[in-house]
Amino acid sequence: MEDSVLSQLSDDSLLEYIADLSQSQSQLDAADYTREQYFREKSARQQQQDRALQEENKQNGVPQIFGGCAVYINGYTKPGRLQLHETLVRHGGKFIHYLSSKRKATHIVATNMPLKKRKEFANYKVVTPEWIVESVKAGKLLPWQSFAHAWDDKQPKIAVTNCNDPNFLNNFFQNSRLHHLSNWKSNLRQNVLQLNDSFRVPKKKDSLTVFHIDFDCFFASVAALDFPNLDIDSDPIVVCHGTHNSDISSCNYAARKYGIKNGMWVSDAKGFLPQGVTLNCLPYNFEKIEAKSAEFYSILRKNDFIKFDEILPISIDESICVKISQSSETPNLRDICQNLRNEIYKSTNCTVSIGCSDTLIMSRLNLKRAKPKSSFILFHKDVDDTFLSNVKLSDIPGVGSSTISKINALNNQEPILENVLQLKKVINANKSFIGSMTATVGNKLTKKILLSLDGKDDDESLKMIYEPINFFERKSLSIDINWGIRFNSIHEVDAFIDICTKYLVEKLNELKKKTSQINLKLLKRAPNAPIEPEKYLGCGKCDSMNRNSKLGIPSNEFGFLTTEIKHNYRCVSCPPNELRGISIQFIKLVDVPSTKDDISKRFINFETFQNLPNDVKPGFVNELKKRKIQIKEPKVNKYQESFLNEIPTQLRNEIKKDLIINEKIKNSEIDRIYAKQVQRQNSLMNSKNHLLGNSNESIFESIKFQNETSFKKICSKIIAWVDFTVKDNGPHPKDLELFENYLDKLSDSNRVPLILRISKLISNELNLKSLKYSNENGFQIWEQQLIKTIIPKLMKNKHTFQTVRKLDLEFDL
DNA sequence: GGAGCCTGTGAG
DNA sequence: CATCGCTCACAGGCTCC
Ligand SMILES: Nc1ccn([C@H]2C[C@H](O)[C@@H](COP(=O)(O)OP(=O)(O)OP(=O)(O)O)O2)c(=O)n1
Ligand SMILES: [Mg+2]
Ligand SMILES: [Mg+2]
Repeated sequence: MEDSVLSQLSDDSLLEYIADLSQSQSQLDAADYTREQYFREKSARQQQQDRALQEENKQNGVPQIFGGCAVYINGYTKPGRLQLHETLVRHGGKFIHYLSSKRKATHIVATNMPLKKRKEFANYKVVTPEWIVESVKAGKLLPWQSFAHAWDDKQPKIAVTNCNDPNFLNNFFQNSRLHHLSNWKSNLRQNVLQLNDSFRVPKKKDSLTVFHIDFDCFFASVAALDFPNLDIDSDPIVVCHGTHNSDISSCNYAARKYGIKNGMWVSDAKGFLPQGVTLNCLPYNFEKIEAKSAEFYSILRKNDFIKFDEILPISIDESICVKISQSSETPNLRDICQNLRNEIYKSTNCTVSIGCSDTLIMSRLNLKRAKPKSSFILFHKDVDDTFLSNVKLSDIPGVGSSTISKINALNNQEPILENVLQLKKVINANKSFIGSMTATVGNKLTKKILLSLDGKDDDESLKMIYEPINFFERKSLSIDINWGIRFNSIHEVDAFIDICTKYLVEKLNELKKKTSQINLKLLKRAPNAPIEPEKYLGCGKCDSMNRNSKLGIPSNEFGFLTTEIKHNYRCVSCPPNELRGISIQFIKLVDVPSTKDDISKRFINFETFQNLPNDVKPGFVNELKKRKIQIKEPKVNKYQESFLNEIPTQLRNEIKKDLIINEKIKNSEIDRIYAKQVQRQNSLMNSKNHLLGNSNESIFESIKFQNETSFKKICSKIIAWVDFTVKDNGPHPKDLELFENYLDKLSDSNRVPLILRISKLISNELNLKSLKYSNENGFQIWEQQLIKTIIPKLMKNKHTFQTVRKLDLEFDL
């Protein structure tokens, strides 16, 4: 192929071509080989090559995790077909070259699939390529469900409310207003960081005019556009999904007249209506909401009336716009507000209100005062008692229901404070009130409330204006699902954790960040709460439980993170059927150097490249260089690494920290099980015969004395032993003692890779059996044995182990 | 007296 | 039919040193 042709290939095709050429080079005389022959013989040759490659890898100890899997790869995939093919075969899988009869394939791998194909494959396990990639990384076969395709079909719009459905999360988020609100907000904030050069950040000495601009009953207004028979000014309108225990996202001012508020349940709202008045419940129109918001922000950026120095996004329907005052001019603020409001209405058919002032707090309070369909301007020095008497406690930002009830409690509930003027009077009349407020609602908030009585800002609020880049920078990343969570087994929970982690890791990569700390927060049904709460699929009354883990090294690896989170789940005692909510937080985000990250994803194996005919190499080198694809030596013994990586960090820390610290770690659940197990073992000690013979003829003893017993044989015995005892009461203590002796010997003789191999064996075996036996005593004992005894031996020799790994010493199989 | 963890609170 | 109860950040109390 001409070099000029090369440049027209996609990255995947190029790599595929190189790999194919490389393979053919190793087997055939390239000179006689035409392209036609290449394709004709490809299939048969590959079948044969597959078998050879697999056997070779098996001999080299590559774990055959895809044993029994017959995989067909459909269409173009990322990573490419050839790469997946090779990975699969190396790890024990069968690659189906042509799909003559679908029954032959156990799994179908695809990145994209047209609707027709999707229907055709409806009854097959259709997964994303990550299933292969991540399984290899994890060193074990991951459940295909975690990688099932979540096709975002609009067409047969079947509601997915079952949390085990691979589409559940997608579907939930598509319909969750709060998710959209959060998501839109984070996008707006990111835009600020990217387009910050359009800002002129004020200095502290500048005097400012602040415009707080916000749509009136935004979702309701947008929804009403689709219902021209309704009058947004006079008909009570709410936006919600359901008819009873459904949240009201937004209600118009005609509905607010009766006491209805955003966030209320529909059933409560209906209770407020007088006889004969009906509530108009409208569906969400998220697309239109987004479109209206885009027009809104675009007018703020460019209009004929004012050029803002900062446009600070507060939410999808709200922005704080800052203008640095020029001593030379005195703009007509009333006209500016009016013109902006008109312009936005012309463009969106929805009204905004504007609060304008020289401080943030006053512009916010003015906004509230202006609503709906109006603007209000008052500078902080002009605040008087009349104004304060129209401000409610809840209008002060940072003051919510909890704070209000605390303040009212301080005032012995009499009178219940209706407005801020009343609060001011109480404070003036009672010298100790500020002190007790500080004690109950906190120092900062008390100061903030006092400042707001004078229309002045606290420093924290001003950071948005003076340090916008810092203010808008993301400090954490998390996902919360507290609706629709109904699981029956830990495996279902695991699969869902996979889906959540995948969601987060995707975002993490977009942000080019890693996380160094993760937190798992669960909602568990409160003991007195009914199994099913009032709200359909809601979480009801719950107790929340947390588990935090600091990672030794910051990570963005799916396999590592999801393992850590699953481990965390096992550390808090919440049976799957009691689980009502899950949130996963990545806290302490750190930057990942972007160039290194990009390149590491794009490489071609050194061996593959070496195999190419010498005369074509230079052409490829140029092409690869141009595309920044590296030629890289594959990692040796990759599975050792991935196994180590997946030992939960908490465990690693535990091992590292030593015995004293061990006592402080509050993994009471594990310790409880462990204690129980020790007790049980003691009682077993003198009873039943154990499986591996008495100490004189144990398999472990025999290898110690006679080197002829092969490690392979021992492995198979161990598997049989685990297999036999996992479904029952667990291994006999005597056997365990022998086994531990053996491990210690291996450890002492620096044969750490063998311990690793055994750990892996057992871990794999437990994985296999987990579906059936995870609730059995034997299973749990084995799990504990692995965690508390075997892996620590491995870690004890971490140094040796790493050295061994570096030198790439062979296992003595 | 500060670093870091945990929990409560509020916002849209 | 129900229904789509998210996600971020700060403050303050606590423990540990
Ligand atoms: N508990 C809440 C609060 C808000 N929102 C959504 C719907 C709102 O329309 C939008 C904007 O929030 P606002 O606080 O600005 O409320 P509105 O725009 O509805 O009313 P207004 O701004 O006129 O008070 O966010 C929501 O879904 N649930
Ligand atoms: Mg609004
Ligand atoms: Mg708003």
